[in-house]
Amino acid sequence: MSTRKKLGLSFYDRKDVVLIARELLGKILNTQFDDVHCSGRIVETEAYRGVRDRASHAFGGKRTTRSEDLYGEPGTVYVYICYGMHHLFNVITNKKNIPHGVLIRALEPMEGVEQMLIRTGKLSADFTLTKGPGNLSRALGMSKLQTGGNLFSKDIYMEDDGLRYKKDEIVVTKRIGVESALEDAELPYRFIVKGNPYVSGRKS
DNA sequence: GAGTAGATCCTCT
DNA sequence: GAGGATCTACTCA
Repeated sequence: MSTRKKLGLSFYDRKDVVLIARELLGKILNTQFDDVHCSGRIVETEAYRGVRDRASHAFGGKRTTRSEDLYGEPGTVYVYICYGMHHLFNVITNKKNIPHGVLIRALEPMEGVEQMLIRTGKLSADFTLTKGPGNLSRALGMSKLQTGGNLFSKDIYMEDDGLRYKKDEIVVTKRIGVESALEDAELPYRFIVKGNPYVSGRKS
């Protein structure tokens, strides 16, 4: 096993949210709820570029109860419920009051798979366990309770074990499920690890 | 395999 | 009162 190092404030406290989304590929997301440790390597992300991005909850500087955490300190955890049943997990970047965020869409399970199976009610581990933002959050135990927290706590944190994907191992596409964002739906803000079976939006 | 509808509830208008 | 950064199952072929 190679050395795993927690990502600190300086990783999130940068201006280019698109770059951060790209760099999050290969990082390890850890959660520790109920004394059970779960982790997985991130293989799919999307950048949401704040006030200039129609797909963002903060487009045009809109500030509401729900999106308030988007304006938080870098490293803040933003979880919200979509379609009434899915929790979506985001990481806040850039300075406070600049609502940039990265949606974590898929990861490859590493530790705590047993617990993920219990949480999702699945009988065996397959590629759907952490494929897609809804499934991922359920498997790791993310819920609205986590929103407003940060990635420097013992409950949720990111690690870097030194893995770097090469340029030709990363595919950039437009984002998923944001057709209502008009022209911004075409922006190339989605990053995926080429050929990884946990990446969402493809047949099994 | 591809396409579509239904589930389900919180937030904003 | 409408709609959403989704997922699954079911239909049809």
